[in-house]
Formats: sequence, C-alpha cells, structure tokens
Amino acid sequence: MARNRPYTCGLDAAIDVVGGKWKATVLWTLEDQGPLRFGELRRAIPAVTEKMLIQQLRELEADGLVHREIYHQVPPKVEYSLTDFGRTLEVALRPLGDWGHANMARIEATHP
Amino acid sequence: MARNRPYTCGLDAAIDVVGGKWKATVLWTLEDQGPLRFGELRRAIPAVTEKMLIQQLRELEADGLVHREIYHQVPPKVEYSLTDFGRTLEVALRPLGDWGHANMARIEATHP
DNA sequence: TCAGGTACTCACCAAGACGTCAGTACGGGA
DNA sequence: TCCCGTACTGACGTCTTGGTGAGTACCTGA
Repeated sequence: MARNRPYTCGLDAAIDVVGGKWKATVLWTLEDQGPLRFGELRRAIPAVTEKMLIQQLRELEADGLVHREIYHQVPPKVEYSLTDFGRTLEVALRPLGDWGHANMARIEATHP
Repeated sequence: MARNRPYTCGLDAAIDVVGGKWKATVLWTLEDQGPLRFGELRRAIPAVTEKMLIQQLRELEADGLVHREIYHQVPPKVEYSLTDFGRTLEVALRPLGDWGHANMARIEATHP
C-alpha cells in the first residue's frame, strides 16, 4: 500500500492497514471460518496466488491482526487465526462491509 | 486502485471505492468542513498535488459520492460537497475511522 | 525409488498508481 | 500592457503492487 504518514486522520491509518488487495477478504474469511491452515485459506479464496496470500498474511501478522501457529509436523501445518486486536478491526469493518454489500450493484455499475 | 471484480464480499467493493490514496481524506474533509471550493480543499490537504486531487475528485464524483457545482464566474468557482450517498458512506466509514484513531500509535509503530 | 502433499521463497515482469512540471483560458487590477 | 489567481489538462517518468513460474525441504505411501 501507499503509506501516507504521518496520518492526517484515523481513516488514513485504518485504510493503510486494511487496504491491500486481499486483506479484507482474508480478514473476513478468517472471521467467518475460524482458524484455517494455509492451504485451506488458499482454497477458500481461489483467485489469490500463493505468493500474495503469504505476503498479505505476513503483513497482517506484523500488524498484530492475525496469529500464526506453527505445528512442527510432517507434512508441515500452519494455522492462521484472528487475534483479539484483529477481531476489533473486524467489528469496525462490519458497517463498511454492509455498506458495500448493500450498494454492490451500484458500485459495479459505475466502475469502468 | 486494483479493481478486484467480481467482488467476493461487500468489503472488497467498499475498499475499491474508498481505497485511493487520498479519497478517505477528501471524504473526511468534505464531511467535516462542508462544501469547499477546489482551492480550499487543496489548502485543507496540503500534501496532495493538484493533479491527484482532481483525479480523486473525479472518481468520487463518478461513484456518486461527491457533487460538483460549477459557478459560471470569472475567476472560475467550483464547489465540491458530499451527496446523500456520500454521506451514507461517511457514516459506514466512521467506526473504521474511530478504530484507526484509537490505534494510530500502534499502527504507526508496527509499520516499517 | 519416486511421486505427492505440505508451506513456503525467490527472480523476474507488467500494469497502473502516483508525482513533477509545464501549459491553458479568462477577466481583474496595477 | 503585463501579471495574478482561478480551475483545470496533458506529457512524461518513477516506483509500488501484484502476477508468473520456478525451486526448496521434509516425510509418507505406493
């Protein structure tokens, strides 16, 4: 994302955190379907590539929104889940998600 | 912005609309300070360049979020204001803005 | 022995978002 | 007469974002 600091308002900061192409989808999927393994997450979001998923997950983890639990097994198993902090974001994001859902037809129509 | 259609959830659509680098700031400024002339808006957001401001305003106008009122005067006068639709977005955006405001220190600290 | 599944990493590339800078038409004021 | 301020437009370049496709280590089961 195009970092824009220092932030002029809270919105800037929030969109900075959630503005990656797949971050909203990842957050929404993790909230909806609970802890998921990497492969499960990838299958839950078919359009994302492995590289992008990993990149977005790393950034969400760095921001403290997502927890990464490694199980030392073979084959490897890594589980991703929302942190408490991530859940507060999810709550703050919900009205925006509802707005987008309610106006999706309009948005798709007006976008080139 | 990186359009991501068809949208998988409302959040995608909403972030598509509001994800431009300056759009949140513009929306917030217009909501906060009422109808503003182009020059006033530019002075209210010092870091933005003219070209970017115009571009973002055009997109917000195309999305029906901002109204552009032209006064046929010399020197020219153009006033921008939120539409009713834009105001519904602003309402949906507020929890996210509050979240960003409340966690700004944390966000600034964890971002490289 | 060898393919398969796990969760990655890395090099390279294309598209587009963003920025810089110059230029436009118009009339008012010095 | 010339410069100023208004609200733009357009060419050009750069830098970030995201995508492609390859390769990695490990153990399991056939």
